[in-house]
Amino acid sequence: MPLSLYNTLTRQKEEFQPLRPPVVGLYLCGPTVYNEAHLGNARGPVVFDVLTRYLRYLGHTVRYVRNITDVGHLQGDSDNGEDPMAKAARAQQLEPMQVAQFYTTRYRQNMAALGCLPPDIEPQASGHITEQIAMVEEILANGFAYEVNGSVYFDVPKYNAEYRYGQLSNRVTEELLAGTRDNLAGQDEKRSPLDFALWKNADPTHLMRWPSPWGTGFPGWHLECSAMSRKYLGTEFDIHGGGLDLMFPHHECEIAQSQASHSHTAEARIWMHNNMVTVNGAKMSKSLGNFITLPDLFAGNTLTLSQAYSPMVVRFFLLQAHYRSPIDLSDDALQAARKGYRKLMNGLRLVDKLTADASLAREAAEPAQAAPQPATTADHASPTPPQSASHELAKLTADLFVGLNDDLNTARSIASLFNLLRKFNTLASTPAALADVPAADLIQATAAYRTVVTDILGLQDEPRANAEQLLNLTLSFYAEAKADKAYDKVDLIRAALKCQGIVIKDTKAGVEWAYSEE
RNA sequence: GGUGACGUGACCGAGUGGCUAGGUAGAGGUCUGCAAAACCUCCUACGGCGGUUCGAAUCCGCCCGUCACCUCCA
Repeated sequence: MPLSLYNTLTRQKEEFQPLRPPVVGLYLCGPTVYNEAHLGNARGPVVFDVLTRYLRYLGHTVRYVRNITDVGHLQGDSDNGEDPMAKAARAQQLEPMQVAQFYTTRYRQNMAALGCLPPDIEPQASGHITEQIAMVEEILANGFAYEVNGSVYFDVPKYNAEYRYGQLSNRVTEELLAGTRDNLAGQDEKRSPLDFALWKNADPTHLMRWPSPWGTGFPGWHLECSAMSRKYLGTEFDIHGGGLDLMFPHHECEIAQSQASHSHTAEARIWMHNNMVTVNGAKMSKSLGNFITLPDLFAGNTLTLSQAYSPMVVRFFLLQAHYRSPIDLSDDALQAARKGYRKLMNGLRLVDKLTADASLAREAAEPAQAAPQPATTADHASPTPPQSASHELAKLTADLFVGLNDDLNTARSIASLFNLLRKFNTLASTPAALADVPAADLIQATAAYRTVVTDILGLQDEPRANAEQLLNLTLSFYAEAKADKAYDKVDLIRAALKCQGIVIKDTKAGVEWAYSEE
């Protein structure tokens, strides 16, 4: 069964076919770096990290682009709204780029902690002013934009007459007009309230500004993604991702810009939108103030949660729901996620053991069994013919990918992992049943488990044991053995620790340890 | 007001008209020096009212409730 993905543009699941095999272009709207990322901000990156990992597993060469928005944009098209980056910079007496750099670094750390592979290209909006200006010029040349007082606006009604504005979010311009507020400042420059800024004239107090053909200013909010995705992925690429809240107006405007420029495409073939993280049913957001930053979540600095939750637990929590469903945050849900996560991790160790045992068994069996056993066909006498266990394993293994292929349903895939793990546990505790499973089949199943857990879902073991304490425990056994003159044990412990690069030192004060200097 | 989602057992959360989702919690059991893990069994739910169908959590209608977007937002 091939991979199918839900395309917001067509409102249906579509079988995934790369535009230019084997390369797959993937663009994800990245963060605006003026504050700490919260849990809601993490969902998209985690989801699209899994998508990237899975596409690579399937053999595609993914070029994953995730931008950094470090250009100050006004809030909305209003002049009284303040550029958040400039605001943060003023408040902290910093150069705006210092603020951007600081939070960019933090963002990367948080994403790495969550097990997200770094994007292949992480373009910064501030580094692509030239490309953005060029795109504005194209749109102007094509007649879909106009200049007023050093600002350039996208002419939505004109564009709508030729293309269709609202094709992604299923909106109609007349209805949008009916719902438009007309009391916003700066609206007088626009011919239509629906028009949006491609380039904004900057007053001298604005901290982030660049020269342009229309005077000093800064690019419109939607422009960078259109310009940078085109630069690195081409005029039409495979997948564009982002949060559901970006569908309108951000992605809608991106499409309009790309259509109206020299691209003349909807930018991406497939538009994918992840749903929101909610708290008590309400969306986690900056404006509502109900957000929990990732560092606070990892450290347990929250009022609503009873304790800290590690990055991998959080990742598992996010993947336990399908990406298009909202996921509600609660202490109970995180507790449950943590136990489930640890169960999967224990499974990883069991899988290693089973694999090792099976490999030994296969080596032992191979010389003896030169001729393979003939397959018993529909054996009526035996209720559990030998190949039934293999067959069951094969089905459970195939199930892992059924969920992933169905619009990246990680929830289903995780359920399948638990089913497979139960089988492993049963086999591990029932030697007779284990003996019935051909080693090759078992190895295949364990490899699939490991691959899905670590390579595709990106879940890594987080060691919780304290190495120093474990070492001290070992040293106490050492001291005990030494007191008992049980020198065979003493030598054993010494040798084992030496393998770890640690030497035991018997001093007058007691037993101590040091790193081996060899 | 417009657009689009969603309401599943104690909690979280999948569900392609008929076939056990899964995790967590709870109860009982197996195993066990203790404990844990694991395994087995149980608790078998789909907002309400109608309709279509041999059969609906799944399709249709109405109602109730919740949410998101329409303003920066993942």
